[in-house]
Amino acid sequence: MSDAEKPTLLVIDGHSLAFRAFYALPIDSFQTRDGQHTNAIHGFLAMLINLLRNEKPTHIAVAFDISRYSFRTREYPEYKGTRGETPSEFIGQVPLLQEALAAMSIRTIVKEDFEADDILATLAARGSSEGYRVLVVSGDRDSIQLVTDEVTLLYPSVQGVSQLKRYDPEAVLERYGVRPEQYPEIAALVGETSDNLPGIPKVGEKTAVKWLGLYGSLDGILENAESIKGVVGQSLRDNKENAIRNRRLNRLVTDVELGVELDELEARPMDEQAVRAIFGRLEFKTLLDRVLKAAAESSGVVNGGESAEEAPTSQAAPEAQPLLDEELAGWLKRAVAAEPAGLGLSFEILDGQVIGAGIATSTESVTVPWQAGSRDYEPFEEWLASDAPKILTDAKPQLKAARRSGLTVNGLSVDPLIAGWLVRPGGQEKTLADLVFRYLDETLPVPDPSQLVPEEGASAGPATHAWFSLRVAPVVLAEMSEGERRVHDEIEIPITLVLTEMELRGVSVNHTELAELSSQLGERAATIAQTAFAEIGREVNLGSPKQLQEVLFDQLGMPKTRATKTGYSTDAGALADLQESNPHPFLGLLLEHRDATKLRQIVETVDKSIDGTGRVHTSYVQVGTATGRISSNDPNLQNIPIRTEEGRRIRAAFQSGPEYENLLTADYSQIEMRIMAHLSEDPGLIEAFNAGEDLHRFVGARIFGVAPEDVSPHMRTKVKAMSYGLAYGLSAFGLSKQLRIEQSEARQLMKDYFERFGAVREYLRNVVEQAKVDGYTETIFGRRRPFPDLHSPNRVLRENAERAALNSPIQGSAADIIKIAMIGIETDIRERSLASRMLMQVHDELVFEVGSGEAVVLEEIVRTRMAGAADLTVPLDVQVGIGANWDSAAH
DNA sequence: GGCCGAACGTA
DNA sequence: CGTACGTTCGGCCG
Repeated sequence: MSDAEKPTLLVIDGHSLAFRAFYALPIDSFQTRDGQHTNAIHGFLAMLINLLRNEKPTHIAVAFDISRYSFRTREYPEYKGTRGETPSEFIGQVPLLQEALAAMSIRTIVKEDFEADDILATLAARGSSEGYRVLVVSGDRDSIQLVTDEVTLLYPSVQGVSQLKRYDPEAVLERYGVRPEQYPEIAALVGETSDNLPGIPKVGEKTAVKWLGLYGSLDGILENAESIKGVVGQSLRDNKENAIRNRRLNRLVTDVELGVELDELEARPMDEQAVRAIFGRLEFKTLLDRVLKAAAESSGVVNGGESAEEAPTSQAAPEAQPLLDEELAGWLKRAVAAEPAGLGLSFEILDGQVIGAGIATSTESVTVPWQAGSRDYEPFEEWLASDAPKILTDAKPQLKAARRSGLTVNGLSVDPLIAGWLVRPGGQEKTLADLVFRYLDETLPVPDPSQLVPEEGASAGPATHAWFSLRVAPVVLAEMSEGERRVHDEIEIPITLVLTEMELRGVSVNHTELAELSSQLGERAATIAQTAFAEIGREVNLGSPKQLQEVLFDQLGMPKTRATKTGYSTDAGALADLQESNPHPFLGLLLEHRDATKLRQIVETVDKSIDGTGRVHTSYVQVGTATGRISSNDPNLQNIPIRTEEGRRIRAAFQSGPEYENLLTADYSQIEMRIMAHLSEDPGLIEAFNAGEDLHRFVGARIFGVAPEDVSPHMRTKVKAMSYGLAYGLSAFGLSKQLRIEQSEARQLMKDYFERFGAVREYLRNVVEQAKVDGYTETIFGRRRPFPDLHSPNRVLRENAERAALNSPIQGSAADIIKIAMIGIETDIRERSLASRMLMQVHDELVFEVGSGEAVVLEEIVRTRMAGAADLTVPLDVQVGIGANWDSAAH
């Protein structure tokens, strides 16, 4: 009997998987109206439905622990003794899960005095001997011992229960370095903290595997204990009883009397009424659809499999044909005509270069192997360069590869990843597979796991990606408002192309200067550390908050600071407070040390990322923020220091490259306050900006009732903090803390502020009110961000959501504005064929390389496009500077 | 090896 | 008890 013909027995450890799901899913997102938590049930059932669909088991059982006591706790009362109380939110979910399983006609099995693992072991043993293919799903490592040629373990990954890792004997060997049946011997030596089974101290997985290799078995190791040298050998001799006990306890029982025959586990039709009832009670709407769909499918298969051709889920992409030349030209012509909304496209990339592509219509797909220079690909290259609409998921890295390979791509019309982000900007969908799952309710085919070495070409394939991109696009677009669709079409898609170029360009960074700075900072940190150690009479790791706490609160007897989850805070603010109440040289030295090491760390990171041509290429993440901003990583160029002298030396290492005469930097001044003035229509604030005077001076004069020239630096600082804080939902408490003034003074300051600028308060209040009604906030350009927590009964959650909600239209509108400016600038520069080019974006600042003799024209373009990016009731002021490096340009 | 929290850099 | 990020480190192992 071949594997395909064998019946498949699926056995699941209900308790461990439900518990995994409980920790993997946010507890607050899964709650019924009457407050019953359901995250564990939801996670478990979602996983189960996937398994039913993908594995098509013929027989199923779910095993549960009946209590935390078993024959093992009788033998060793401390077993699992370290496990804390079961969280109250988890309690109550198990019986409901069992009810749901019953409605789905899935047998649950419990056995007094045994653990679920033993039930799995028994079923696995019986299944293999009776000719089944067995799939064991468990989150307990002890289950590894069950793996054989017939028994495969599906183990939840750390990300959550929906991702199951397959362990066959080879996979176990690869991961743990031993055969499955040897795993318990490893575990016995190492011990299992979560089960309160101490092992041999100093012996970890590495040592245990080595010993097993040397002596063959645990018995062999114990027999040779005398000949093992060193402290580990002694540790083994002293603690061998632990290993022997652990091995006794982790051996799973394979002959539990279950009172169930395997025949009785055969998959049966679900009780649809019961399923609807229990899923209704759990308020699982999409899950109900999925489970009913899965039920319909499996019954279709049982009834003869005639529906297979149009199976709606895990639908395979149409067989992709490799095409070239005239054939390809003909296909493309037909395809373009058939799909006016665009064709799906996905590039296959190796080492940053294009090696092929997949193109799809809704019914067909083709692959195009590609190499530069061959005339076979002309029709393909022409189509790529044409304005014919193209749908690419996560386009930017693919466009980068295309550019590197000398391909021109025009006509990007939809990036479903971006569309998905616009619909759910805080969402989890980071890949095409995520989108397919959420919006099509299907599973993107994954590379064949049986393939020994997952070769580059063994992925689902570009044709499949192209086809799924094409199909998912309209579903995501349908979820968008008109405003969001405009943001997608007019801002996000064009900015993708701009960011692609910026990333490829990189920025020139002077390695020599960074190396010099790094060594100076290193020396300084070392000197400070030595002085600090002398102060306290011992050496500690100054980078360890834990060790610092010992020094500060135990040794030096300082008063406790703000509590953190792991103790007491040692952050800069807390240290400053301590310095005031308990002055001590150590505190200042610690702060200086932090400063030096932090700067050095940034210097090192940037330095390490300089490429062979002396340039640093960051990656901009277009879908990384909830507000619409772009983020930067590898390395992050949006947090390069500026406030201190040393910090500015880092910026000074960012320079114009050869062939360019300078760097030009342009930033919006007070853009968020200007947006606030526009949105609130506050006459005072609008006047402040139109007066063209220093904003904080103007506002200070109004608040303190003095002439602008009489606003003292002190007053200005307070007003500035107040103004900036406003857009973040700052409280009197926070303001007092930041300015180190009394709360009463802070409250008075806020009162005076709002008396003069009352419309600002009105506006901020209104944003939150409106968001509560709509469920989302919106930027000037229609970008939305949902806020489900505004109605949360949890005060912390609710107030956090309120502050984020009042900030989002402001921060988000600023993000929209600079993106619009960037698109315009890039267009103008290209139109005028300038050598100058845009390199970096830091939220409200842009940095350019100035081509020879182009400073004036570039500045004109930049100013015009930035100031003209939005039509607000106040002007958008742009500051421009030019210099040899990023620091000098900023002055 | 991987995850989390603390800390801290930017706008 | 101020929004939005990314990186690094130490410490720990749901």
